[in-house]
Amino acid sequence: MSELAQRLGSDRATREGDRADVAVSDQRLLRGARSRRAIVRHAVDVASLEGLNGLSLGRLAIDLGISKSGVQTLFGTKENLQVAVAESARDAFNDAVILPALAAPRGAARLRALVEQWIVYAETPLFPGGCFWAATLAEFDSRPGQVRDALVRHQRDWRGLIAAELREAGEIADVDADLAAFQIDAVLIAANIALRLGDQEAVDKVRRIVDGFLASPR
Amino acid sequence: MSELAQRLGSDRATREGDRADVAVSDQRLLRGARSRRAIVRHAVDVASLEGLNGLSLGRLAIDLGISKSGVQTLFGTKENLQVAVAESARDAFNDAVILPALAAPRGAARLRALVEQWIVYAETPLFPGGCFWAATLAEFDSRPGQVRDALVRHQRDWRGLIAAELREAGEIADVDADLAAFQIDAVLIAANIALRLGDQEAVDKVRRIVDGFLASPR
DNA sequence: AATCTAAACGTACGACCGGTCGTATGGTTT
DNA sequence: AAACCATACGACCGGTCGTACGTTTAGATT
Repeated sequence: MSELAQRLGSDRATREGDRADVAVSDQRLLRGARSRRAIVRHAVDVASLEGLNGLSLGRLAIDLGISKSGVQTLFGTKENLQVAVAESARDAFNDAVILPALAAPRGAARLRALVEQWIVYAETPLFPGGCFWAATLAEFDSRPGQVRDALVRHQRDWRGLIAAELREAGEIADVDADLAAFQIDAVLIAANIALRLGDQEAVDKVRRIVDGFLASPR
Repeated sequence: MSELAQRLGSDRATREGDRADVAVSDQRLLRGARSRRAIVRHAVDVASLEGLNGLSLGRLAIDLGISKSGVQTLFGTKENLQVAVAESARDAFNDAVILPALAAPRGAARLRALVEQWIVYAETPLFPGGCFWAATLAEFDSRPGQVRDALVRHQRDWRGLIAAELREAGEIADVDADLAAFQIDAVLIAANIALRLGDQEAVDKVRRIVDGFLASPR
């Protein structure tokens, strides 16, 4: 697996490949994949606002001008749809936040780039409801299942990436890097909520806190 | 207003007093207040697990062995119920976390006591779904209304309390105290989610991070 | 040409949603 | 005694939910 694939967490290609490898030339499967993608992309937006439980097959179908049973055909159950939504959000997050930051040299510079990209991601925002994970992880932390597993997997990868750059940034013990990554992630989630509530200072707070870690690692 | 009342945020007595002061001897109102309290107490537990939107009048009625329209009579709309639930959760939080910590001397000791009480609150937990605010604030951050206002009010009071004790603890600028309070609150929320996910180290992380603030305030 | 398969749709079902209405009960006020 | 009020109930409203089933269409396979 490439370094880039490792950084992006569970490999996207092999994940979608279960279907695509079998028949990349089957027009029916291609059409299905296209429809699935369209549905899931819209569902990510809705879920960032209403939560993954706030999704409903009927509303998605109406929004996209298709039939409710068509949506059901493509995903089977609501849980499958939720898992697909979580994976799509991960892909979008990776493309918008992580990939651009990989251009920066490893260590402090890349961590700063990650945070700056994250700020753009949360402030612009990529999803209308702000950070997808802030909205969904709290919703599913008491709800075991595939959906929660997918969300947790992404958070683990994200924190791991932060910790890796912290270690690269300076002489810092592994355990301290994990602690700092936990802390930075926590601040980002809190900043997202603050932004949703109209607190414009949240961005400044994030920068100052992250700078604190890079100036004097503890 | 007493110092204690100030610390507990919006005063409980004057809030409920709208009704109680008028006729504390009216058996009908007393009975209604009793019923309201029973419903809301149970609803807080449900909401900590399923969110404030996960509440339903029908399910609450079934759980408590009363009629659905009885619940409706007492609260009118679902939103009113949600607001009442948020206020009840605040009272329970104040009783379980803040009040006991007020026994400790102001400053570092009291902040440590607050955090220790918070750990008990999240670990035991007081609500079956863990920290009530972690579960609900993320749910309502994009949903303007009375419910969100009530949740935000509590968070503001809580952060203010942390900041006040930080200022008392040592020579720290006001702006830095606010920043540190933001950070500590963020870590507590993240720790609650980590606890829900089975990460037992979360408690240790909280202690080490808070100790960091008290050892060398930045 | 015949068979198979995936996508998409229409219909239908049982469950539950929040909310409204009329009514009965019992305490309060006049 | 009469009028009033808050609580509480049962029945019901229009809607939405997730899901199941059967059918049609179109591309792939044999």
